[in-house]
Amino acid sequence: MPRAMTARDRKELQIIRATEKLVATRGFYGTRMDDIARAARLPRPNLYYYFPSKRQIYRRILTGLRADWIKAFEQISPDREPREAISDYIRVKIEYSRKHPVPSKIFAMEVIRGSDMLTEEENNQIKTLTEEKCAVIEHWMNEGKMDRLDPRHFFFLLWGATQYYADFEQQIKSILGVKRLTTAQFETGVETVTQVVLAGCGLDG
Amino acid sequence: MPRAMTARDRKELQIIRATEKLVATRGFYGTRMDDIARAARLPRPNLYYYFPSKRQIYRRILTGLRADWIKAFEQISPDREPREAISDYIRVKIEYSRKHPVPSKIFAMEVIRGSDMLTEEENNQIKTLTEEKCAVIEHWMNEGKMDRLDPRHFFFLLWGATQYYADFEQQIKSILGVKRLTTAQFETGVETVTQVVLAGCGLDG
DNA sequence: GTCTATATTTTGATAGAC
DNA sequence: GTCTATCAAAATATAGAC
Repeated sequence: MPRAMTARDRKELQIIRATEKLVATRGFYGTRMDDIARAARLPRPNLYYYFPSKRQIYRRILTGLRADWIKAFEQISPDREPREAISDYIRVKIEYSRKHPVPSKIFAMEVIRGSDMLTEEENNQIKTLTEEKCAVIEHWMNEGKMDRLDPRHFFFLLWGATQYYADFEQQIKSILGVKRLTTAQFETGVETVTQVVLAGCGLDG
Repeated sequence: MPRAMTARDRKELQIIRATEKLVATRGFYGTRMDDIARAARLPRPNLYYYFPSKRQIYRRILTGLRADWIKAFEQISPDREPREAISDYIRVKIEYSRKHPVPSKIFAMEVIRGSDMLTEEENNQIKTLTEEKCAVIEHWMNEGKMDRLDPRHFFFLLWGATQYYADFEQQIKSILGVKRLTTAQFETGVETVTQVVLAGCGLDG
């Protein structure tokens, strides 16, 4: 039950937002406390009143992300039809890429670098949850509802294809020749990924 | 025509290799010249004899990568059958992820951050080449050889799915519960992606 | 070509007045 | 809660002897 936002909460959020944008483009080590202070319109020492260190600001960003990643996974539920569940999962994931490209990029860089800022426990939770969802995919395959394939690698494909729209946004914009991605372009992304994936595991028609 | 490797070339390569590994895990700003010197087993000031700055070392790494990315694209050739061409492209891309995870990660982080270390020209070349290959896909679709879909977004899906094996290697290892990915695991990746993509655009059977 | 010593700048963090 | 002044450590890069 979240209580009302105190003044402190607002200031912390202000710092978090400023840090996110900087870290997404310059990386953790490339972001200076001075840059954060300027972006958050606060004097540098003030940051230390709200956070004990730069690392702690960064940690707060990372923990926020996992919640959304886990939330999207709810779509893969055993009581649903695979066609609808997987379509919705693709849509939710690309939708998240559209709405929250910045945290997505930070999380991606963190994984690429080797997740040394995430605890063993946090990494394990992702593993456990994935195993649970792999069992759902296997359940659907056993019922003959979809083609047989390796569920873990199937998820790697889904994650790679959907997160691409946030993480490699720059590449997409460059190739589509635009400064900003429109809703229509995200929609084409959703449609293309959905079409290929559904037909790809025998869920079309 | 590359001439024989001089002593200087060898030293420069030694520095490049050391820098690659460090940058892949700590990022450009997180890598210190001192770290590079130690990893390359050279005194720090010696680095400056071979390279004018840290940035220049990094630039050299980036330019090397593009060559391989472009090379893989040769698979998508209009005189081939789409089934073979796309299968081979997937295989070559994942194979590259297996053999060169380090440069792949560096390139990925660079794109995520917004490619500010790559020149306008370098980014444009990728765009032009992609347009050329999109025309090949369209050619196959017009001949009724494969299902209709947006070729650009189709490539985004392929890139996301194949590069995942290099860039998000850590995530894959964590979920598969292994310290190192085996050849067999990469093979399962190739098979899963190939199966889904081929069936996904009407190229199976 | 190599490396010791060091200049210069920047950075994360703190002390302590208001 | 806020912010001026500042410390101590670390970093890039260079000078110049060998």
